[in-house]
Amino acid sequence: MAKEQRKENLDAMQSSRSAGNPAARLLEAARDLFYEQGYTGAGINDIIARSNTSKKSFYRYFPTKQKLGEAYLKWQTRDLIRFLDWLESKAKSYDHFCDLWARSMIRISGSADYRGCPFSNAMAQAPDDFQAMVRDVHELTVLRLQEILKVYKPCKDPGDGFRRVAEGMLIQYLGAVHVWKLSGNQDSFKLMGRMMKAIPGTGMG
Amino acid sequence: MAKEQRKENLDAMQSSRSAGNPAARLLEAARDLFYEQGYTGAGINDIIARSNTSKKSFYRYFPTKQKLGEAYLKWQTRDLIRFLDWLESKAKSYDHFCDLWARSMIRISGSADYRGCPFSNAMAQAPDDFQAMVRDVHELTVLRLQEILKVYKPCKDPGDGFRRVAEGMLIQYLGAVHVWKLSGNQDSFKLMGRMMKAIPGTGMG
DNA sequence: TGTTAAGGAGACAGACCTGTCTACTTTTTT
DNA sequence: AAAAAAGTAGACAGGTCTGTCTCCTTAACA
Repeated sequence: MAKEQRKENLDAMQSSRSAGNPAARLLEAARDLFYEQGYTGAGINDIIARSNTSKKSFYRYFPTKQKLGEAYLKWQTRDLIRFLDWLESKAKSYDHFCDLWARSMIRISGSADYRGCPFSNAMAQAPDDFQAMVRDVHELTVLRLQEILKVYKPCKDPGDGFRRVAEGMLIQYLGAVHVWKLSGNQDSFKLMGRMMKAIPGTGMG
Repeated sequence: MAKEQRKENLDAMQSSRSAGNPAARLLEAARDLFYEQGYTGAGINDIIARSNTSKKSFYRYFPTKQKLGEAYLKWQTRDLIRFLDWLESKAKSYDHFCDLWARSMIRISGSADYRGCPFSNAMAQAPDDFQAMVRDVHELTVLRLQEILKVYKPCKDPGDGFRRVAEGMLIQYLGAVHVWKLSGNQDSFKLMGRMMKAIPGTGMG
């Protein structure tokens, strides 16, 4: 089988997540271990052991550990986009959107295996090359939030296409996750929701 | 010289920062390198090389790398307290306090060697044992901010001794630093200052 | 059914890191 | 001045990690 063919199969696995094949198992194990222990904390031997594969398979599908890390970030990005889509589909207003986000964070952070924002963690623990990817995800999220904000008429456009509001929301979100990590208390997310509603330019400021 | 005597000398060096002796030089090099490259990124060989000392001296004053890391965090904590004291001494009102904080962050983040909040970085990169120390610093900061907030009469006490406001301010701060890291743009600090003033319970909410 | 590719298990090299230990030089103290 | 402590320089052991390579088994396919 040619290399290109193998690559196509890998892409198919990634999107369908059918599991069973080594590449999908590796990616699944990597997602869990990278998120639990960080990029540097999870060794490829750990990932191989958890996925019940072998070094041979690992280096067949991923030329380096870093490539696996990039695949992990892409996976997380897909999850993030799904989450934003879901938020948009449910929210009836800007305030409702903030409440929904806060409540979601309370639910998510209640899970035993929640470790905070995977992109924040990657920024802190992963090699410099990842920072560009995380930057892209951040910009993508700002733009997506701006699109969503346009829908909510109660929120007057402050003139810059809601960019400042979107960035404010992400400041709130990232800070709240950080304080949650520090305090172990979900009140930071409740506070996040209330402060989001009060961002200057959303009808109150 | 007895071990206790040596220990006392080390403490004196740390507080006076007289430099010239190996312990002080080591701590200074560690502060720079830990902050620049993170706890795991900076090896003891790097620290020894930069401080022009030797392994012998290193392990005479610091039984392990971790102990040096703890000394580094203590140093940073002293700096943080000094910063809060300075803010309190200058601020004339809550709004002024927020403005001053935002302007300070813009100034600080303009420095070429600024790498973000040293405690956030330690949380992410350092061993678990450090997390308890960072948690303590966070709680200390919340309490200190509450004390400061009591001074500013324009800000009405919402009943919890301003704890919620203080936590909100730290959410803003940590989030703004994070977004600054992502965007490289100091606007996040300007936004931080404006959002801080709008925290519910500070006169607007 | 026989050939060929994929996969599993793991040894191994090379790099890096912490912490110990030796050899020699400088400073301090008596 | 002599002895003792402190300091520098660096080899070394023991551990970790990534990535390569070999040996063998299993599955796919002609």
